[in-house]
Amino acid sequence: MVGEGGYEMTQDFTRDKPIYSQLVDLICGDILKGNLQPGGKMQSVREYSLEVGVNVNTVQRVYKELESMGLTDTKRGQGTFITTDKARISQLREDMKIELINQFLQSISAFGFSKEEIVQSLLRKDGTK
Amino acid sequence: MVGEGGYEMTQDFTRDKPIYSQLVDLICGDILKGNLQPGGKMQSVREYSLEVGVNVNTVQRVYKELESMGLTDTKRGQGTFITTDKARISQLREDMKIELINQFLQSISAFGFSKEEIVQSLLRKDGTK
DNA sequence: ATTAGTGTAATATATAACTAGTACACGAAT
DNA sequence: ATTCGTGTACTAGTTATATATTACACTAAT
Repeated sequence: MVGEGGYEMTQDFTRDKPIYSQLVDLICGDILKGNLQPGGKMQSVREYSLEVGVNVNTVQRVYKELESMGLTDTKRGQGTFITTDKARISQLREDMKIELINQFLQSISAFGFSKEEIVQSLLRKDGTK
Repeated sequence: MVGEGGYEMTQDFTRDKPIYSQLVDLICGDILKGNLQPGGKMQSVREYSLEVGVNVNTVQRVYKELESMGLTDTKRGQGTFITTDKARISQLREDMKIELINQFLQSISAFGFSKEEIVQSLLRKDGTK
């Protein structure tokens, strides 16, 4: 039985992508937006698992992935900390930007849209909702 | 043992999304780009499974999905045909466009980019490679 | 030394996606 | 009626994701 007396989903997850992957993105975003400061201490795996409503093992996988990306330093017995390497964070920002744009361009051409048409629609949308 | 004497992957698939879903997108793109004409006959599930190198069951799921989207008409014993409803195709195009743009805008804000910065980079990229 | 708070590891279970193989059902041509 | 090319259905098995639970290991504070 899954979910029998289990967690509540405090976070919204997409069903078409692994949760651990979505959490990695979420945290990357928080680092890039400055919500998580360099050198700052992250929540413990247990705390965070409660907050987002997933299993500890899943959070563990997220933290492991973040460390392998060079975004965090994990110190056993102390906790997990955001890297103080600001160059790494700048690089992450550029990498994300390039990846976002490339994937978008690929989708555009895959569905037969022109870049001009899309940019036009893109600019009409206001982000003020 | 999987793949032991099995298929060859003739198509490139992403690992972070179900294959059937990628195939649906691929075919939607071909419809929108006119590679698949309204009323035209699609490959049989067996033909197509060989061409893209996946199992017949997976193709069956793709075709079922396309039919539930109103993009194809399946006639048992005869085959699967692209819908002749051009309004449906126009609608698909608009839906895809809106979905693409919304998801992109969401990603942009999730990682802390401004729309202006992204559009600028977007326009610098030439699609001529 | 003990304790509390960390990260880490291991085993078992559940579910979805995909593959593999086989069999059945329908329609058209012969 | 038979055959061929269709779509469809079913059972079984593998892999990846996620959960559940328990146990272990390191660090700091007491």
